[in-house]
Amino acid sequence: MRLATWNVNSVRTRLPRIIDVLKRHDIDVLAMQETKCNEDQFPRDAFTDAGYKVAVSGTNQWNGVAIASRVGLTDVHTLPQQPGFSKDLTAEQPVEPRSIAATCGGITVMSLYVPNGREISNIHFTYKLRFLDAVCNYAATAVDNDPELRLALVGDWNIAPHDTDVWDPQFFIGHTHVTPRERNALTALEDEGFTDVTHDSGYTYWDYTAGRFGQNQGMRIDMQWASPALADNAGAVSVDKDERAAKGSSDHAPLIVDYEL
DNA sequence: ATGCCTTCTGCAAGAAGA
Repeated sequence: MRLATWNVNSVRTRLPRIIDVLKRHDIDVLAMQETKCNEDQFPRDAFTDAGYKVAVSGTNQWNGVAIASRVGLTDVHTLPQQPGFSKDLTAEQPVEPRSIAATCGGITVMSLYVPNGREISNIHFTYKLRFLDAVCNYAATAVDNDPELRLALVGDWNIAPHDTDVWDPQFFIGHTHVTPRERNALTALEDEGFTDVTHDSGYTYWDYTAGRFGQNQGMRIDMQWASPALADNAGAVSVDKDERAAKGSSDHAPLIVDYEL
């Protein structure tokens, strides 16, 4: 089964490109992040016409996640115990649309858009760490209940696991995405037996500004993490850099993995 | 060392991204 994850940076703006990527790469399941629309605005028909079922979570112009599958889509759910967030600590803390999961072709796929964190001193950063805790708890509980579960946690993690995953480690000193606390959250997933099957993918994101893509100044922040029962089935991994190079692209590239089931 | 881009909302410029 061919599973791709892609922060599309607006599903409506990117729609023709997304449908083209599905066809060009013969993708079975696509996990999307930053769809940037509510559920009524989501262009379901275009996916249906292309032969895919969709599961969608979105509330407004921010965040938003979805899964498109042509190999079945059942047991749709979101991340349990997902923390909420508001800039105003005294206000209600709404749970944002940053997770959606479904069983597709024998794999439970969860599409994740991990909070950015903004700055280390910002409360968004502690929100990010709490969100990652919830992901780890979900992963641990899921494989504890069923060690044979094929679970793929995929998406935009907003963490570069190693210094080799950013174009210039010096540039990021004092910033989010590279701190030990963020990286430890991924180590905790490893401790639960999960594997980053995309660890050798190369960069998946290049900032729109400063001509970063042309200079290959990117980051590896999109990943596919596989449960113990799934990791050995992971095969070829690729990043569609041509898609990132195209006019009108997202700032993230599709990250594609073949699983032999 | 952000706002050099890009998106959204909504009509101007601010929020957000990493």
